[in-house]
Amino acid sequence: MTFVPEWEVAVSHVVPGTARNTRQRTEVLAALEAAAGFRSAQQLHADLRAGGAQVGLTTVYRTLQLMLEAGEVDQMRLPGGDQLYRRCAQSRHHHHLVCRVCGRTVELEGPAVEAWADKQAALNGFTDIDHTVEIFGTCTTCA
Amino acid sequence: MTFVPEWEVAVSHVVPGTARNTRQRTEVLAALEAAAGFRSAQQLHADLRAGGAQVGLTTVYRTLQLMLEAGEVDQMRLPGGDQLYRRCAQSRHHHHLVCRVCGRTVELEGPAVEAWADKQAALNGFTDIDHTVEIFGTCTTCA
DNA sequence: CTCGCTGCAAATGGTTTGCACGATG
DNA sequence: CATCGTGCAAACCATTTGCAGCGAG
Repeated sequence: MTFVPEWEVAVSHVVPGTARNTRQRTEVLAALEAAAGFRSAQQLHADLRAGGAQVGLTTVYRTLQLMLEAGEVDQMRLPGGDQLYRRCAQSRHHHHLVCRVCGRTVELEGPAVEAWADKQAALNGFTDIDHTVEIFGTCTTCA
Repeated sequence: MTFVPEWEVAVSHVVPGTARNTRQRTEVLAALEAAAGFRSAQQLHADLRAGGAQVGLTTVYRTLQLMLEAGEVDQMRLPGGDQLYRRCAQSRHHHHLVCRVCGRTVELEGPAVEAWADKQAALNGFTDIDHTVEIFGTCTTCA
């Protein structure tokens, strides 16, 4: 039985055609796994080139988008607006504590926070609730 | 005693020269006060033009930036990345419940959430903590 | 072989900046 | 009047898209 990454399976659910296992996709995935935290498409592209991998910036963007839709990576935005991606250990809903210098990330769970958010929304009659909770700081090694 | 908006006072602390009371700044401020919730620079510009006000887009951007630095407006980002501004009633730290359709906003306070965030950061040795907590939903009138 | 994937180059679109003119205090 | 503010046009820059060639299945 051939190995097929979860996210490619997921993609195949969306599109009729089958997702293909290309060298580029494998490399992008590897770069993500190697990263200790969130990285931008541009950073990943730089990482890849630095590591000798031959992948176009466009492909990095497209692959990340694909993996995001497949639920295989988490996405977040820096206060500055750049979007970052990360391969997370947990697939269920969680939040992050991110080092603003190196991007190193700690995954967090906060049931109390989720509850608080839902309650506030309900109190005000809002529906289809969604929320974002991100914590930024400087990690010990970067301090 | 002449009326001087808080934010102009604040600006004068930063820059040697005095902030000037121009028609454009007054109009941008008015447009912000008139809004029920968060608006983007482009939206405010459209609002102004629709209301017959003569203000350049560039000026709207610059004024919002200035007011932001002076702490007179709050800023947030839509999941899509657009940045929004709002004149908030509270000047102290707080969060928002925003209607994703019309932008209508409810200001929230959540001491427990702040405490949770700080604690998580401390537990992991992170310093210079900052956090974002935003809740999105659809308000009653937009549902 | 077919159709998706890749990558270059060009387009996008919100935001910022350079510069000369206009207005404030 | 010395400066700051304004607005147009051009610059920016991360991200997206068009298109022709490549390669997986």
